[in-house]
Amino acid sequence: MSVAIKTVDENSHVVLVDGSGYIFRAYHALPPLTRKTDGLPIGAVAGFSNMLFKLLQGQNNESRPTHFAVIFDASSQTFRNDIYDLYKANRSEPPEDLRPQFPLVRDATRAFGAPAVEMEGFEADDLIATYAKQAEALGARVTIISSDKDLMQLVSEKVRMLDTMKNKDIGIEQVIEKFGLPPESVIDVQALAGDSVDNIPGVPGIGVKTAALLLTQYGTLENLLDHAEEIPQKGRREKLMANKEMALLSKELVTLKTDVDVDESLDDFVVGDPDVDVLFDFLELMTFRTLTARVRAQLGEGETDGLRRDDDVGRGVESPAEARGPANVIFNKEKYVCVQDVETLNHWVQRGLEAGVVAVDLETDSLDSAAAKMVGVCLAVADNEACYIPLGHVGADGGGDMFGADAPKQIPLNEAVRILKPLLHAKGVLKVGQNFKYDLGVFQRYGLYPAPYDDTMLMSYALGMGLHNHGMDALSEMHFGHKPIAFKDIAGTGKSQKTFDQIELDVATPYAAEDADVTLRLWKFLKPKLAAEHVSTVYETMDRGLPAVLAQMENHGVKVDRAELSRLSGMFAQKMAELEDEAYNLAGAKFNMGSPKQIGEILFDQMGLEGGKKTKTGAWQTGVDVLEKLADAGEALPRTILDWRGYSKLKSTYSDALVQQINADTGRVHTSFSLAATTTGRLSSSDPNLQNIPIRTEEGRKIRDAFVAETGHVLVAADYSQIELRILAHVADLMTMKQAFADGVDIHALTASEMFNVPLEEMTSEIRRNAKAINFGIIYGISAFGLAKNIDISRTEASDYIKKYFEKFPGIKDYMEETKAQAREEGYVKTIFGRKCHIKGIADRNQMMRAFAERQAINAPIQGAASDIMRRAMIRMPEAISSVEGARMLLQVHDELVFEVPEGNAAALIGVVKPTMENAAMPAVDISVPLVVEAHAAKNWNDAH
DNA sequence: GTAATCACG
DNA sequence: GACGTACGTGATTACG
Repeated sequence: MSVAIKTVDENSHVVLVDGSGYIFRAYHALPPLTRKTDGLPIGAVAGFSNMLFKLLQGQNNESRPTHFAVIFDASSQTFRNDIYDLYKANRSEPPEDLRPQFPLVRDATRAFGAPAVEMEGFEADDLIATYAKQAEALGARVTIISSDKDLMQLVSEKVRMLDTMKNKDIGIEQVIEKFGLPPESVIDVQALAGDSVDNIPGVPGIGVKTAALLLTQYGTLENLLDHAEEIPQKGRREKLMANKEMALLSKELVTLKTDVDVDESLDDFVVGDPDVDVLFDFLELMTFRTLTARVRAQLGEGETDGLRRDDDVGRGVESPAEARGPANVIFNKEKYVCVQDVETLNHWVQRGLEAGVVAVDLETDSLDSAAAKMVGVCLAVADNEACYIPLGHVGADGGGDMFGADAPKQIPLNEAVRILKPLLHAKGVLKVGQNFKYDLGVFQRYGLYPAPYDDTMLMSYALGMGLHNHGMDALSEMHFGHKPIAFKDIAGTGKSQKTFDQIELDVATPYAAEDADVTLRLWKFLKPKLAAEHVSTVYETMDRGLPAVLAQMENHGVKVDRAELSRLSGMFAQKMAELEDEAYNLAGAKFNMGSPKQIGEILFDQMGLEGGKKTKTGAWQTGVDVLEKLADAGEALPRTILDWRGYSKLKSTYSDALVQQINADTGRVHTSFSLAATTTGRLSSSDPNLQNIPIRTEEGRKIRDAFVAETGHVLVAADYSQIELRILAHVADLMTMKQAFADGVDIHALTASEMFNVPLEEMTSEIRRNAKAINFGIIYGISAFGLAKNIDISRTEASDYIKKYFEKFPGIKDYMEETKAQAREEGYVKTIFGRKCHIKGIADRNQMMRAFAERQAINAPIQGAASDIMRRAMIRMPEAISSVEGARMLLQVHDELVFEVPEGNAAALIGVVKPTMENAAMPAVDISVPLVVEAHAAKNWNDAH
């Protein structure tokens, strides 16, 4: 240990820790750890001790301190309360599990051999200010460990602040960033702007921005107040003149005392060696294993082996499903075979039939399943035993021969299909694919319907939803440590990227065969895990059957009215042009209406509108809620921009884009559904996304008019009514709500009636609307802030509503707490059908991350169960509608299915679709609330609602 | 490539 | 005494 420096001088580094401030932040930022011996809450103490240790070691990019002290608040009553009795009056009591940690933190400080300093009648900030000034006067360097903005007035060339939790260094520059002025003006800014946290009044209506502006012009607060009557802006002038006293009082409150008659001198803070016995006793008492190990390692005593790292705290639970695969995975690509003659192909088909399990992978010329042509087929029957059967490769273009070099020798496609068919259709041979929906879609168009099949992507999904994605490359690397050849490595990238039919066979074979090889190995690895993790039923009943169903839907596609969409595009373009002219007039300048950046600059910088907020990147926020507020306040431009955006969205995302997505061969639009993309079990749709076609506005619904049925046909839309709320009522056992669903009453009105004591007959739409928002909020894992923002009420009101809801619907609170507890203990939550949704970050050190994870945990079983029901319905649907001539399922939109059927058969279709959907949960789960499906038929999607 | 915005359930 | 917040998606556009 270092030789002690006796007195403070210009070589000293004085570190002053804002102990009280730190405790609160550590408490909120760290997981609620408890002492192993008796369950005493010690999260804040743990965080604090870790920080002390790091600081004394000279980490956080700081040199080791020569002088060190931790400063605490002695009591809540200080001289400031004498000046202003409301000072910090709005401060709430510290949480219950924090209170016992206050004395422990002082113990920790002493255990590390550091002075714990406090003084009756003064805040920690005043003591810090006093010591900092003393040290600065002696030429020493000072670091204040705090993020409290009240301390920023102390920052100087010599004095810096350090926020250890964010590792953020605060110097003069950062102070200017925050207050708009250097440290010496901070107290004046605070005096004007006030502070809701400390309940400093300030001057009402003046915030940090305005305060900085005024002080730039007038220098000091006193000068500003003296010249208040000269201020040109009426509002500011009057506010300042009326609140002079308040401003001066506020200044007094925010000014830190730098001349406290302190008991201990700076020299008492010299860093020395801690008493090892005391320190270890304390660490043991607290059961800090990791920190003990670290301290021991630092002091050179004993081993650290076998002890957990500190970073283990807060890491998600590792699922056994994600354990590494066999360590000795060897890929021998030399053994892959390129099959170019019938005899060899027959041989491989024979091997497949004998093996009983064969991995199948299809190579095509496009990622778009609905447009792709078959280029080759791969089979794998055992590790390293895989072949590639090229079927559609064209001549190599390497020779530059414009007539095309001769295509390589290949089995004619028809011939190959004929030979492969018995294998692909063999009931006794399991076909294994990765993302098999894609392959099935292409196969279907060649008259091939492989069955039975397994899909390794879906197996992985059932095992690890929410933990990672389920693409083959990721799975291979994760489980085998093997990185398959990447497509771009053989095909290049960008404009010059080749399609697979242009790849030479000696390059194509190892790439293609490897995919089948990997797929088969993944199957062997994942299959036993399904049972071990108790998700076999989930996979078998809700995942496995879907690829074939979705492949058919995608292949069939949906008809859109090209002429109608083009007409809409024209109309939208015209509206946009008109709004642009209007906007340029209002703004007095031309600008890019599509640029949020420019909009922000025009509205807030040039026009100087109030109410602007910055995003975390420092740009002005220009989202709907911001612009809507401005528009409500009577501004014309924001409304114009919003209208323009509406048309722009409709045109670029829908009317323009959909026309381009029409398949040239079928004349229809073919989306692609993802089965393993979401964390809850929902599907997603892309290229194009047909799950977000407008419906909420009249203009938007015009897009839906363009989704039409084939001549002589109609579209049938069937959707589950309130499915998520019904599931909530079931899982949380909400008696009132269950009864309401059983009786078929309006559920939002019922909620409103319960909460606001309004009889159903006297219900207004306003009250019902609020209740509806609360119902949704509950499903989303409600927060007072979120609810407040959504229905534009105060946070306090929102909290009251939530409290009321919990009272009126007992069961909700229990459901939430149980769900969160399961997420914490297992790392996942389960739907009533047994699907596991893994929740990342549920034990994160950061309280925001944790809160987010908790909301996810609450929502996932509800959204997930609704998805489960829909999946079950979809799997049964082909069989169910087979009795209705010409009926096709086209689309799924989470709680809605869309069908196309000959006009005369619409009623018959509805007759089978409705019960299939309504009974989809059976027999697995008998939901204690009826599921209700509404179905309508019409010529277009809009009218089918 | 990321961030902002906005369409849906 | 701090800091952002409802859950789940995908497409488009601007901008570095």
